Amino acid sequence: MTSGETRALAQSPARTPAAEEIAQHLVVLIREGVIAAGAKLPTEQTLSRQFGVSRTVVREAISRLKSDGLVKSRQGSGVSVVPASVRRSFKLQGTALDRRQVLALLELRQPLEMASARLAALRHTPGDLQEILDAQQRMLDSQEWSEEGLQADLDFHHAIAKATDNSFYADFMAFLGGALRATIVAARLASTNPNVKAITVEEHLKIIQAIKARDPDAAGQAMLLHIQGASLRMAPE
Amino acid sequence: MTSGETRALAQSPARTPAAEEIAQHLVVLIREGVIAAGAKLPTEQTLSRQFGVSRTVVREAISRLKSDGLVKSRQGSGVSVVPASVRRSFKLQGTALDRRQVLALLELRQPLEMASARLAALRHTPGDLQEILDAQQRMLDSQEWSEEGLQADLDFHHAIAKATDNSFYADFMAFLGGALRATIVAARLASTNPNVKAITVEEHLKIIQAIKARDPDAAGQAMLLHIQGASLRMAPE
DNA sequence: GCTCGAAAAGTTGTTAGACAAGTGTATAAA
DNA sequence: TTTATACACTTGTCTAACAACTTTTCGAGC
Repeated sequence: MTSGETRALAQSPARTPAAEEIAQHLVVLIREGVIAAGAKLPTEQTLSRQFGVSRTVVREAISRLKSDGLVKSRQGSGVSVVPASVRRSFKLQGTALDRRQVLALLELRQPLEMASARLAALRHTPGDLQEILDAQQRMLDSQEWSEEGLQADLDFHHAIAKATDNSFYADFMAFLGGALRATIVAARLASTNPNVKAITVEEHLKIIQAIKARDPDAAGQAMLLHIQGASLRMAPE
Repeated sequence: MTSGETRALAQSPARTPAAEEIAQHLVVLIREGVIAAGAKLPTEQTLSRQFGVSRTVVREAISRLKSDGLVKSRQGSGVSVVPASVRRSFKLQGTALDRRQVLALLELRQPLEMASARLAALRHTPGDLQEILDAQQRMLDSQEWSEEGLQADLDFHHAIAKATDNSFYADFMAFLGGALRATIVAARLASTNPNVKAITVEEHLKIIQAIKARDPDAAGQAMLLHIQGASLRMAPE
């Protein structure tokens, strides 16, 4: 035939449904701290009056927040903001990761992180190295179990991915996003060793040294041990 | 006696709301491929009858999937599954990739495809193997660089990823497959080598044999050669 | 027969009201 | 004071309807 005459992607101005708009509005209120962690949201009826929409729409908006793990509802009680410290990772499949899934994700990360470390060892610039060292330092300065420590851990891996000079590695890390965070949190929670931070820092140090020495084999090996260590700490059995 | 207290950590067995249950069910259907990417979900009315709940509940469940970027709804049209390739990755969807970017993508694929082949060799079931063989056969039957051939090629790698028994590999392959497709389509027009299909088929065959023999090292090596070969063919310079 | 356009059917978006189920609080009885 | 009960409140779910939009169908006109 004479080509499918594909429809223009111009499209309508994407009039956003009310539920989505309200969900985003609520997300802002929560992130800005207007509604504190642990505090209760206004009742659905109040919100519906406040936003000038039906309760159904409000419920759909709240349903999204629940899906993202931002709030938790209890029948008869209300909807409360879940503290950031226990906030389930969002994105990537929408369902919470159980232990087996975390292990599966680590299995995916292993070859990726190894290749990432190898390429970083070969291609890193002084600036890249500095970024890696910064993350390591922030991890050293952080409290055990703290949010800052977790973030520093994530930044460490992200900095290495950026040092590959291949933006897709960094992008893919971002794609994993919250799921990656979940694996680290899970690994720490499941660990019987009280010194997780110290062990992690030490493993990171070996990776840094190998990268600094521009030794791809050593960097890959050090990263392998790091990832495997996380898996083992995760599945003590 | 014994103090009323009974703050009862026992609690109710966390009776999950219907919306959440249905949302998870739908997520499974989508991830398992029962509802293919791009395909439309049954109508809300159908789903409500199918699950035995009201349309309200179904809408709340779908609302969650939308929030996770798993599906997209258009008023009057329906709800469709958004392809994994464009899921939350605005980077890769719109812009056509130049040759250097394609090579960067292949560099990311290499370690993951190798690991994928290794795991597939270790864990594949007869059904998995059949799926891989099917893709290979479809590639054999296809015209040089036809749409069917391209699809069969992508399916081949996807089938191997599925055989890893780790859904993250399958998801990732779908993610990259979509990103590479457009560029391959464009690149094949400029291709001067008339035997690309034959070469590809042969490389695939070696991978199949290694997987069939449950030899992870050979499978990884064969995949490595395949990816490297693709890189060379892609950049004849 | 073919094209074009309008009606019709189908689907999601939104509203309203109602009842069920669970929670928290105030009140009354012991 | 303590305990038990009733009541108000909140989320969970259902039903019915209409609005907004899309796709299909079908007939008029050429």
